[in-house]
Order: sequence, then C-alpha cells, then structure tokens
Amino acid sequence: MSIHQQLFHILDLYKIALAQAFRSQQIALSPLHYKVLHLIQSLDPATPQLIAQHSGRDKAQVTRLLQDMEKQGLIEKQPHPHDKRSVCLALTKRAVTLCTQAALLVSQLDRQLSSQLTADEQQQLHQLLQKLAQGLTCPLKASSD
Amino acid sequence: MSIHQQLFHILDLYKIALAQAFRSQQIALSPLHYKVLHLIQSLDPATPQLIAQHSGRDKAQVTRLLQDMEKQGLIEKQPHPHDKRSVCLALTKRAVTLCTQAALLVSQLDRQLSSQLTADEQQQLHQLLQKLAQGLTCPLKASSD
DNA sequence: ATTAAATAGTTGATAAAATCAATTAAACAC
DNA sequence: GTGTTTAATTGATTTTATCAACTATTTAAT
Repeated sequence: MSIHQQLFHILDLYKIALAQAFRSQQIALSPLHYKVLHLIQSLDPATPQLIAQHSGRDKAQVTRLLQDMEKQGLIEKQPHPHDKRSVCLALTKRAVTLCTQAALLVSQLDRQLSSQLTADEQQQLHQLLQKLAQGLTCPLKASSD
Repeated sequence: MSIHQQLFHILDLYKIALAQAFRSQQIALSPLHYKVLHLIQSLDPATPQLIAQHSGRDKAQVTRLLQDMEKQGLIEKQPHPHDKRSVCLALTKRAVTLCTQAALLVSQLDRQLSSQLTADEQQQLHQLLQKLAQGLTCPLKASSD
C-alpha cells in the first residue's frame, strides 16, 4: 500500500468518524460549514477572501456558503472598517455554541487519534509528515513539457 | 497543528499536485474516474457492486459513473457468467492506455513523496499511520447516548 | 416447487460541492 | 482623472453524493 493510499484511507476513516460524531450530537453542520465557522473564529478580520484562501475553496463557493450560513442565522456580515468592498464576518451566538460543541468532538477525535501513539511517536510522525509536505510544495518534478 | 490538520493539509497538496499532473499530460480523467478504472483493472470479476464497496461510493453513483465512462468509450459491460443480475466490467484499449499513463503519474508522485524519506523513515511512517488507522476503526469512544 | 427475502443494478429526484466566466463597486497607482 | 487591480457577487454549469423506489434475479425457507 503506497503512502498516499494509506493517507487517503486514514482521512476517509476520519471523515466518517467525524460525520458520525456530528450526527450523534445533532450538530447540524457539514464538515465544510464547520471548517468555515472555525476559520471565521480564528481569522481576525475574517473576510470572505481570507476564508477562500485558507479553506482552499473558490471564492464563488465561499460567497454561497456564507449566504447559506447567514440565512441559517450562523453568521453576520458587518461592513469592513477600511474597505467598503469587503465585509467582516462574525459568528452569531448560536454559531459560537455549535462551533464549541463541534470543536469538542474534533478534539476528542484528535485525542483518540493521538492516543494511539506515544508522545515520542507523535513527535516522530509530525516530523515525518512535515517532510512529506515538503515533497509536495513544489509540485511535479517537471518531466512535463 | 493537530495530527488530522496536518494529514488534511498533505492530502490537499497531493490532490492539487495530481490534478495538475493529469492536466499537464492532457489526461481527461477526474481522480474519481481514474480510481474507478483502476479498480476495474485490479478486481477480477469487476462488478459495479464491488466497485461501490472498494471505492466507498453509493451504488447509484457508481452506476452513473459507469454509464458515463461507457459513453466515453472507456469501459465495456459484459454479462456476468454466474449471475444474470450483474455485469462484468472491462476497460477498453483506450482506457488501458489512459490508465497506464495516469498510473505513471501517480507512481511518480508517490516516489516524489517517499523520496523525502529514507527507507527507515518510510517504514516508521507506515507503522505510525497504521496505528493511527486503528484509532479510527471503532469510531467515537462513546461519550454518546 | 412455491413463496418470501435478499441481492445487483438501475432510475428519479434532489442536494451539496466545485468551477469558471462575467459583473459591480471600491481601492489603488499613475 | 483614467486605468488597473481587488473584493465580492452572480450566472451557468458540472461533478459528486444521497436516498428512496423499482426491476430482475438469486437464494433460502417451507
């Protein structure tokens, strides 16, 4: 089994586990919605553009996700102080609650993951993965034309 | 950065790199289509049902993927020898060619990945990831109700 | 052997996620 | 000021996914 297959496999399992956890706790958030909410929380001036960058999604898609979540009363748009083209995004109380619950499950799952490894192993894994990531940052080693 | 975030990050990079590689070689296959073709190659009696199982996709979706690929002249359906409900899938020559090209890129990318690590490290990584996977096979450690 | 249950594949309807080009309005650069 | 870039949105479309209903066939039970 190649490295990437193994990685894909783990992430498949992870996604399934997370989706189940969300369902079991009645958290009505898709993983993607959660990701966006989480990003809004962590980015200080949280603008759609930054969300798009950090989530790796198309800005058009982000716009629609945000519209969705606004309708659902999860986020609010406030005028951007310095740039009238832009908006600042903020979570509503409801979203903060949901997000906190979700974050709990995520960290629970993370602990479940990392509990499979000793502290040493975690450290090792971290470094190995970092090396892997480096192999991907400057993509295909141009056999290309 | 948590383990799962790091994993997601790597796979994001991987997907991007692979998509680029496909594009640059004019390989008109979505990653999903490639996966299905590859599965058809590797499963001996390749039936839609097995494809669905091994790809983790809905059988309805598989049906449609296959219809698609049949229209594109990538696969052929032959009657199943023992079961009149089922079909045996086979790649056309065109698909074999495409698949071979694609497999080359995949293995190239894999080598690029694993070249970041020594043989020892690869071995380590493999084992660490295996342990991780075990932490996910029996999902959420029931705080649930 | 006949009926009931399970299975393989398909279809319909729909939702969710993604992509890309085009548009509007504001910001910036000169 | 004029032209270019940037932020967000809109439109149109595609891909991926989901779920229930349906047909034909197989399997199991009696």
